[in-house]
This record gives sequence, C-alpha cells and structure tokens, in this order.
Amino acid sequence: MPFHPACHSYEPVTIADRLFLDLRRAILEGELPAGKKISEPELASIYGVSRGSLREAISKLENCNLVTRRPNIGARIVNFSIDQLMEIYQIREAMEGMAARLAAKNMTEAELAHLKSLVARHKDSLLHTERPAKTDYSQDADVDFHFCIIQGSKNQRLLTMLCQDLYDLVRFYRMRLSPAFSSTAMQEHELIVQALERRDGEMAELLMRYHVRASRDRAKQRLESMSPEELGSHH
Amino acid sequence: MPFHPACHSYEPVTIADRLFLDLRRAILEGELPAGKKISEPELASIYGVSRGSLREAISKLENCNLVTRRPNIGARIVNFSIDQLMEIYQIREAMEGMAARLAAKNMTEAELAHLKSLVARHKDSLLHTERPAKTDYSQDADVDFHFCIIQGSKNQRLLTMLCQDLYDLVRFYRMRLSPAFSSTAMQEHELIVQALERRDGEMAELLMRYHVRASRDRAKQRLESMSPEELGSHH
DNA sequence: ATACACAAGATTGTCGACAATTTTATTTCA
DNA sequence: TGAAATAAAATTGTCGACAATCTTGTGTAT
Repeated sequence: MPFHPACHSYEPVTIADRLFLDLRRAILEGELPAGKKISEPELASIYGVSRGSLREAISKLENCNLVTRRPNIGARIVNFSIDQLMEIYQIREAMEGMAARLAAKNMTEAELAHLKSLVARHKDSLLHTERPAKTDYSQDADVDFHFCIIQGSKNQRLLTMLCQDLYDLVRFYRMRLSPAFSSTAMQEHELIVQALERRDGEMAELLMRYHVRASRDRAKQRLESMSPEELGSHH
Repeated sequence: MPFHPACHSYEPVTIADRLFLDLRRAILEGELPAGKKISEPELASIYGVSRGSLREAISKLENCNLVTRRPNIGARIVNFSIDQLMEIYQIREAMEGMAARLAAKNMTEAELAHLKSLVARHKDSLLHTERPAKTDYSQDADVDFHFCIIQGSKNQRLLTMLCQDLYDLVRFYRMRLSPAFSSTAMQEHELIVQALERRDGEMAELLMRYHVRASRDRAKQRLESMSPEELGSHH
C-alpha cells in the first residue's frame, strides 16, 4: 500500500524514508497497535537503525497524522475516536466537493475515460462476486475513484493535503472495519461520473458532497452497531 | 506573530521548538528570502545550535509547508507563484465554507459575542484611520475573524489543518503585499456574522464561500497589477 | 570553444555517546 | 495502610564526528 505516485516518490532513497514507509504500513495494518507508545530504543534495534534515523521517520509519520508527539514524553500511535472520524468526513465533504467541481472543468478526456473504465470494472466485480472476499479490493477501488477525481481537479495542493493529511487516517480506520462497499455507493459514483462527463461542476460538487455525507452516515451506523472490542482499543 | 493558542503550545520547551518558531518568524517576515537554499552548517552556527536540532526544526517547517526538502540536496524556503496562491484560496473557500456552516450550529453565545465585538472594533478602526498605516493591524484582524469562526466550528482537525497547513502560507504571501483590507470585505464579514446569529448554516456557508472567492479575486487583481520586482523573486 | 571526464570541496545523511527530563521503584512518615 | 519524598532506571533531547552523496572547479579531448 504505497503512497499514490502523485503524492510521494516511490523510491525511498534514504534510510529514514524507507523506515517511514515500513512503519506507516505497520501502523495501517495494525501490526503496531493503535494507541501504543513508541519506544525509540526498542524500535531502533528492531529495525537495525540508529535512533536519529528513527526520529526522522517518526517526524514524517507525525506529518501524516499517524503518530502524535509530546516533548520529553514521546510518540504514540494515533488512536482516534468515532467522533474524530466523523470530523474527517466533514472535511472530506468540503474538499472533495470542491475537487469534483474543479475536476468537471479541468479533467482531460483521457482522465475521464480512465475514470469511467475504473467504475465499470468496479461494477463488474460487484456483480460477479457473490460477496466480497477477504482479498476484496473494492475499498482500494473506492480510494482510486476518489483519488482520480482529486487528481483531475488539477489543484496540486488539494491533492497533497488530502493524500498526506487525511487519506492515511481514513485507511487507518478502514483497516479495522469489515469491508463494506455497497451498491448504493456504486450508484453514487456513477452519478458523479455522469456529471463530470457533462462538465457540470455545480452538480458534480453537490453529488460528491452527498456521496461523502452518505458514506459518513453509513460508516457511523456500521461503527455504532459494532461492539467496542471489535473495534480494538479506542481511548 | 505566534501560532494561535489552539493550534500550538506557546511555550517552546525544547531547543528545536524554539528554533522552529524563530525560523518561522524569519521566513514570514522575509528575513530569510523566499526561494533561498538553507545551509545547515551556516544556520546552525548562526543560531548556535547543533545541526541535529536544526534539522528537527526544518522538519517542522516542512510540515507547515514553509520549506521544501529533497533528499541529499537540501531544504529551500518556499517560493510559490500566484497560481499556487490561487490554489490555496480555492481550498480555503471549501474548508472555511464548511467551517461557517458548522459554526452556525456549534458556536457558543460567548463566542458569537466575541466575534461581534471583534468585527465592531475592526469597523471602528477602519472609520477612524485616514488610510491604513504601516503598523496597521487590519490584516491580523481579518485573520482573527476567520480564526474565530473556524474555532467555532468545533471541528478540531479543521482547525489544525487550516492553521498549520494553510494560514502560514497566506501570511507568507500577505507579508509581501501592500496592506489592503477593503470596506467591501468588512461588509462581507458583517453579513456572515448576521447569518451566524440567525444560526443559518446554509447561508453562512454561502456567504463565506463568496467572501473567500471575492478575496481571491481582489488579491489576484492586486497581484497582477504589481510589477514583478515588487513581489520579490518568484520562480 | 564546447562538451565530457575527473578530482577536490562542500553538504547532507547516519551514527554512537552524553546530558536533561521523565517514569518507575523504594523508602519514609503520618 | 496510604501518601509524599527520594533515589534509581529508563527515555528523550542534544551534540560532534564520520560516511555517503552532491556540487564545483579543473583539465582534457574532440
């Protein structure tokens, strides 16, 4: 699960960079449990690097909001609540709504074609598989859909802000949920694509905002019906 | 020009923290020229700290988007174009629009009263001063207005994203412009406050989005009428 | 004269050791 | 027994030195 190409260089040239990617994956996959304190000497010896390099990597993780640091105390893996996840959805509603509006104006025909094929493939996989397997990539497909539109907005900073500051947190939470991508969401995606094809920015924004809001409600409902221990430790 | 209290701790306890604040101020005030490459040995000796601490401070500056780093090459002070500033305004339109919508719902009466007094004071100073002096704080007042609303949204992450990732960049650019806060913008502020008083989130969002868009257009017009050398080096 | 190859210099990345602070364990007193 | 003070251990912050990489200047060949 690498960064998307437009957000980060694929090839980590420095030790701290590689370490950052390794730790990021470990955090997202739950290998490093949420809320756990990071012991610098311990992790450094595990990964066989110096504490200096490790600290640099931790700094980068802090940028992605995957760890929080307090001076003289240390760093902890994030462990955020349902309310905080809802906050993120609210921000996504605003930012991705704007992204859709801009994409309607700035997306190239090639990008639109790619987006359409992406949605078509996704629809196919939903029809042909009885129920999503454990190796189901519908969630990645969903991320790809959103990423594609954000990229189409041609607003570079919007892209990096969403990818660097928000999407890792979304992944962080998603990893801890049962994979559930509904056909309802699928239809919402299709409506958005249609608006983009018509180059109707106003409508694209409205539909995207509705879609994110609906996704938030679906996530909230799912989360509140789960038992606390299913979610792992929160707070 | 410190961080706002809700965003960062005022008291830097560690050397790297103090250095970060010092460098941040130096960058925003143009003491360190835009686009200049940072020499780690040079800066470290100037501030009388080790390169390690300096590198940590630079990391923090990178989070605020005030410097960009490339591995094995070094860090440079940002130097962004008018187009990039416009990108930021687009993001602000979306995020602050949402902030206004949420603030209409979540702001306390005390916060609303504070906001009103803030706008009143601002209006007064606009009437009584012939034309904005060099020591004019109308720009800070404008920042305070927006900050107040963002804080009122009660969305903590929205607050930190705007303060940490965007507002420093806005300040960075503003510092290099002639102070120009129009009475038009003042009136827009008043309309927004009225909508907040009515707890009309829909309208508050619309008005805020209009205000940010108008501010963007005003800034763009002003920038394009300036000679390139007035702006300092860009690209 | 221009372009390329190479060497010298400077800069960044990495490491281990020491200092300052926090956390934990122990002792002491009410 | 419980709470506060104190000592010991562990952790984080800071520093200077070395290695790897990039940049600059020089020389050479076409």
